[in-house]
Amino acid sequence: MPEGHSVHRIARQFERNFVGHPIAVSSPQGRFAEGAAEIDGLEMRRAMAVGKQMFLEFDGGAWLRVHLGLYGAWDFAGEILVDPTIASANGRMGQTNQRGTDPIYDDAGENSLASIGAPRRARAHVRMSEQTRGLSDDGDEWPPPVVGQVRARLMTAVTCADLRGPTACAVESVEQVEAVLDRLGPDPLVGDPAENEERFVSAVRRRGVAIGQLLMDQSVVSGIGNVYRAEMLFRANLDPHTPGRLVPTDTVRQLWHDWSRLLAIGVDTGQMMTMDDLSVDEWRAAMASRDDRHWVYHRAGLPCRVCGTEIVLEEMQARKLYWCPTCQR
DNA sequence: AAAACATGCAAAG
DNA sequence: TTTGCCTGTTTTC
Repeated sequence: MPEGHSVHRIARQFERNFVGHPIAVSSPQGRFAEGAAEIDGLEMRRAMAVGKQMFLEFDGGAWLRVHLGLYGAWDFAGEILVDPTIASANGRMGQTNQRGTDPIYDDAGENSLASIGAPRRARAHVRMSEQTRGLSDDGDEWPPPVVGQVRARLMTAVTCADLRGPTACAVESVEQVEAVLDRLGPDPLVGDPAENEERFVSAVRRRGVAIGQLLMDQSVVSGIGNVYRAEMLFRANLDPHTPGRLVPTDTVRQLWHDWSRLLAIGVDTGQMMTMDDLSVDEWRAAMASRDDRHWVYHRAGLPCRVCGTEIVLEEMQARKLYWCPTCQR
């Protein structure tokens, strides 16, 4: 579900609330019992995100690798440092997020862009997924009751993180982690920027595969998913079927810089803001009038926001691809 | 109330 | 190539 920005935000939660503490690791569901036993009680050293993969390092050199896949999610509870962009979700602590959407759009008081600032520590329950992000007040019990299928539970003395429905959750050696990292393309937030850009450019220019497929290929570039793909191609006025080697180098570099920018915005705000070129007023109006906040994603059959042409929906590699045949060529 | 669907990936066949 | 993940939201009956 989450694209790269969410995973970076989750890693940040672990950095703030778990790194430097001994962690009680268990698997209420049982499917991670063996792995949990390997790292139970060890101190967490480091939390790191690369694309959609997250890595947690423990004393002794073992790593926990997690990939959320389509509908995995982390729930944080207890006394955790709450990111203001999350805290603003409900306006006030102790309310459930009624809309289940990202409330930064709300005009009410503290629910504004201005609320982005330093995190604060609070007793809270935070769900880190795209659909539901917000606080609830039903987290008074300690430890929190296990709800549903909890694959892994990580606890310090005062904080708890529950993992549900991941595609991958495994304890791995340094070598195994390096093997995973080796097949991942560059992530704008990891490593040397210039080197990352060159890796991306050569990976794209080398291939005859459609750019729409290459952007989703995690060995070409890390962290881009179906939403960012569609939006980036539109922002670049690029036909998704253009073979990588036929995309002008300048355009490939533009794609890289656009991804770097969108990812940074996503990590800061917790949202996939791909219409950042709009003025704040335009953007608020767009958000308020309909539920869609994108140029083309999820807009099949609707008129293109720029030229009015119907947005096309097609299947590419078993994923839905949205694009404007007039603007993108 | 029930069914369909989703911002992905890995493992199984 | 197909299935599992087994959640949360949206759409349909």
